[in-house]
Amino acid sequence: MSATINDVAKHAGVSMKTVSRVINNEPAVRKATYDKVQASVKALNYKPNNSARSLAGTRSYTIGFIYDNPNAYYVIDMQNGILSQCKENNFELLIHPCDHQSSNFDQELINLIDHSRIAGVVLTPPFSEMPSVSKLLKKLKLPYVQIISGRDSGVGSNDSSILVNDFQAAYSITQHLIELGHQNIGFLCGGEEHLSSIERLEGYQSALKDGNLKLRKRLIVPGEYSFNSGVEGAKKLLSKKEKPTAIFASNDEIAAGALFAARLMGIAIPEELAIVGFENSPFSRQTWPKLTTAHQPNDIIAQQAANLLIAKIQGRSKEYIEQHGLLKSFSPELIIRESTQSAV
Amino acid sequence: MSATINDVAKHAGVSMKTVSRVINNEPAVRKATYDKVQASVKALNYKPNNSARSLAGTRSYTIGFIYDNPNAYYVIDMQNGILSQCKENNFELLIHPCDHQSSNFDQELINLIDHSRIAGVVLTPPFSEMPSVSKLLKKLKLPYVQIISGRDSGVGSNDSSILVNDFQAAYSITQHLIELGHQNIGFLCGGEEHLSSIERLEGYQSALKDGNLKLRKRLIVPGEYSFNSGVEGAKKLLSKKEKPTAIFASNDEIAAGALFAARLMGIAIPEELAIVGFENSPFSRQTWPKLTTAHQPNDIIAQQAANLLIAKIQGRSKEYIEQHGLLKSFSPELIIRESTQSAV
DNA sequence: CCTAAAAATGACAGCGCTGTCAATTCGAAA
DNA sequence: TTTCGAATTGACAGCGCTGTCATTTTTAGG
Repeated sequence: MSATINDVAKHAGVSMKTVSRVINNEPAVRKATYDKVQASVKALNYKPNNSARSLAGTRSYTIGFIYDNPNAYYVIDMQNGILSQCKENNFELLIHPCDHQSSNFDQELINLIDHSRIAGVVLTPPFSEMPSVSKLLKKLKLPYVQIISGRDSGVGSNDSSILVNDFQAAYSITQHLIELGHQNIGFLCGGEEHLSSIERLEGYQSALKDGNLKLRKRLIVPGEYSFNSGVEGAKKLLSKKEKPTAIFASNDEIAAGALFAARLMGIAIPEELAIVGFENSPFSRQTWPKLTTAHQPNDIIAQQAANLLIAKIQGRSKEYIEQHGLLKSFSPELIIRESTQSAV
Repeated sequence: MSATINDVAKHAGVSMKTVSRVINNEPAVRKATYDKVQASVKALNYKPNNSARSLAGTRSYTIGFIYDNPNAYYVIDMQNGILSQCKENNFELLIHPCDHQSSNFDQELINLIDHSRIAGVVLTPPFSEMPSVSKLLKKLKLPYVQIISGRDSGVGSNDSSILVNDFQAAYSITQHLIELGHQNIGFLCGGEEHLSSIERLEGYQSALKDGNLKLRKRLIVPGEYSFNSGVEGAKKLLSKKEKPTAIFASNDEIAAGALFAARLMGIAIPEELAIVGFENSPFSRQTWPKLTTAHQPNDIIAQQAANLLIAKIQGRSKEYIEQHGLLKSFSPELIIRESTQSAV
């Protein structure tokens, strides 16, 4: 059986409470004492018992991750990122997949918090884009961090948000296409209900404008984040008299669909048509040719979210933000592959 | 704040201990008392505090899910399945992704069990296929359930295993191809280190034999569970003088790769070549045409695994198995889509 | 109706930790 | 050196539950 706080106390020759202070990083512990205790902790391979901490203390040491996302790769990346920081900080993770359209979602959330004694939650889209959710959490006074699409100084830029700069990344992608000489760039939209989709479209438009290219409405095709939407959208674009020479798909699945449609129509990629995706999901590597895309560092984003949340729980979010400058957003990074440049 | 066991006891007019007996399904509680307590539990929306239970009792109410699988969809399905049964039984789930090739995996597992006071674990491949892991768990006397590829009476058919009958499903798929009139069926293997891949190959071979078709070694191409492997393997098969008229890919990713290779070579699917996959992962629906495949009911499998594990933890696995006849295996079900039959 | 054994219920300690508050030690000014 | 407030440390209760064991109630048999 593993060591308890009493074992450590005995080993270090101090009281239980002092050990408690050390492992919780409370002030008012002399450096010498601190070191002595840390040594004993290490010597005994001590790890605090989460159950006991939650039971005794006012706050628990478990954070919740609430999600409803069909993209399994995204979810796994987020989980792993959060988990790594939980381990670092002796927190535990409670995963909570749920249905964002459920009518009694509020009650579900309340029950979760109440029964699981969760110390805080990480929210991803669509929950992070639902004002009702953050309102509820504020009312319940539960610390939370939301991952949300936005620009540095945009809406949602506060101490609860981790911003992902879809705008900027979409701008870069579009710029990449422009630099390759494309003047006629089609855009396949994701669902309008996703902030990310809107931001990506705006990035595209902004880059065109800055590149002095005409913004053609007919090159923008509404759709959703799916393979089939990509197939249909690309067909629409490619059957026009004035075909685009490049297609910017709002995510990799759409791009994979577009790629497929192009193949079917006998259009050579990338020679006759360049295609880019977004996300750098496994889909982008399982097409042929592989897709140029924007890499969203989900694991890093998740780690940041977890760290910020834990800091908030421990009441040191201000210091944390000052130290880490969290308010700047993440910009997915351009990854150039064969779908825009022929391998030479 | 939510109700405690004392609140329920007061409400029901019994002692705390009696409530404890009821929520733990212990014997020696009169029916009338039981009902009374249950009514109070419901009335107060009571849910036992997991921390307190773990702390007070000899066993915790948390089960671990240990995995190392690149297929995010598989992992998510498993998680959700396990989670649903955990909720049902007031257990919690601790997810533990880790590296099966890590040299100190044993120590990691020991630490996990020791520090997290886990009550039992669910293992998936590759851990379920590693004898060292089950040996360690047995030594530690930790209840576990492993999900593993196997046939009804095969190796591993015991009260710790949930069998997935890859053999049977592969047999059915092959039979489907034979019924369509194919006589020359190529097979693209997954990695040899996966039991599932071996079983699928044997199912294919067995079906050919029973269908009185010749078993041609050259139609079997070694490979691994990846898109690129599918592309390469299919190219190899399709460049032979005597091309197969159908390809059985060991999983959907390989099949997607094969599909792509066929397209590139100008081979019409399904008219000139039928392709089948395995798993019914999202990949099988994001190709064009969509893939015929075998649906592995991972969520159900996971639920069964969780139920069996919980039964084992509670010392009622024998009764549970008798009642549910768990020793029979799961057979993935054939799903026929456009890659083997042209939509009429 | 009584008795003894079985069945049902309850009292209470204690799991490992944190919060509260009291006790001790320290350091700087007098 | 002495003194006093500040810094540091410790004693102890109690979080919500389960395990143990004692007590009460029920049941069956005479």
